[in-house]
Amino acid sequence: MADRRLLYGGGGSNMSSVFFQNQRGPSSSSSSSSEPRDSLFIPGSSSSFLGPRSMVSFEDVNGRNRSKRSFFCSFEQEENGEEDLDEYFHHPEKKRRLTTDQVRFLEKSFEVENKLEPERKIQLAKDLGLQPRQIAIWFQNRRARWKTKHLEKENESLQASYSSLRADYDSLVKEKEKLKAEVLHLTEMLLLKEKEKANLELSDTTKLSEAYPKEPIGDLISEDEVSKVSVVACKQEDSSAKSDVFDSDSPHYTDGVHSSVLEPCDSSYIFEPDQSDISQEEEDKLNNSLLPPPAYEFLKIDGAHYFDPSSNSCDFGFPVEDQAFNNFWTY
DNA sequence: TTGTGTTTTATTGCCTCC
DNA sequence: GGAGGCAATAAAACACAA
Repeated sequence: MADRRLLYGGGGSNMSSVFFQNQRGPSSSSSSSSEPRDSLFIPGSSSSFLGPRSMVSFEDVNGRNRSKRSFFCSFEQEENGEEDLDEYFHHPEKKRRLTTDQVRFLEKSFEVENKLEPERKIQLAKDLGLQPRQIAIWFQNRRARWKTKHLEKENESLQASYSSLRADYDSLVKEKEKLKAEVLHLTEMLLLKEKEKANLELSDTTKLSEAYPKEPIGDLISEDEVSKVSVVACKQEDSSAKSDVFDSDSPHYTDGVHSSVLEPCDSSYIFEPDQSDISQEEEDKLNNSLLPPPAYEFLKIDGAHYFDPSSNSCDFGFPVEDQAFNNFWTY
C-alpha cells in the first residue's frame, strides 16, 4: 500500500508531453482510444515530477517554450493567462479536475475496456500527460460510477417489472372474485331448482305414504331421493337461516366474500312427518329411513359433485376461504 | 455573495490473486 | 508479499438557488 502511494508521488512517466491533438482536426479525436497514441504527443525531455499538476509542461523535446500547458489544459485555461498559472504553481496542493478533453479521452478508452492493463495505463498517462496513478484512480472511480448507474437501471427495470406483475395480479384477483360471485349465484340457482324438484317429489311421497301407510317410506323412494328430501328438509326447516349464512358470524364463513351456502345439518334438520298420521313404530322406521346420508351426497345435483365427497362433515368440504373454490373446480 | 447539494479526484483499508 | 480491485470516505471543485 505504502508502495503504491510512493508510486503516485514518484511516478516515472514522462510528464512533459505536449499535445497537439486539437490542431489535427476532428479525425484525430475520434480515433480509437485503444490504439497507440504515440503519434499524438511529443515526448518531452523533462522527467521532473509535477504531481497532480503533471499535465502542465514547459518544454518540448528541443527545450523550446511551446506552451505553458498541456494541450488539454490550454483548452479551458489559456484565457486565464498568467493569473491562472500563478494559481497553478502557488497552490500546488489543490486538487484540479481533468479537462473535458482528458475526460472525453478517458471515457472513450473506458468504453473500449473498463479494466486497465499496465501497458494501457502507461500509454494513457503519456497521452494525457497524467500520472499512471491518476489514470488508475480515474478508471476506478469510473467503474464505481458505472456500477452505481447500472444498479439504478437494474432497480428501475425490476420496479417496472414488479409494477407490471402487480397489475396483472390485481386484475386476476378481480377476475377471480367475479368468477366466485358467479359460481355462488349459479350454485344458489341450482339449489333452488333442486329444492323445487324435491318439493314435487316430497308431495308425491306423502301421497304414497298416505296411500300405503304400512309400507316404510324408505322402501318406496330411492336412497338418492331420500338424500334430496333430507337436504330440502334442512333448508325448509330453516329457510330463514339462509340469511345467517351470509352473516359474518357464521363459523363456516370467514372472509366476508365467500359463502358456504349451506348450514350444518344435524338431526334437528331432518324432516319430521306429521306425527298425528303415523304410529310410533312407523315413525321410528321413517326416521331411520330418513337418516341423512353422507354429507357429500346432499349436493349431488344432476350428477355433478359440488362439495368434497371425502368429507362427511357438515361443512360440505368448505374449509375457510379459497379452498372451497378449489374444490369447486376439481369436481 | 453565500450556503448547500452534487460531482470529481484522491486516500485508506481490506481483500483476492498470482 | 506485491499488485491491483473495490467500498467507503474525505476533500476540493463545481453548480445553483436565495
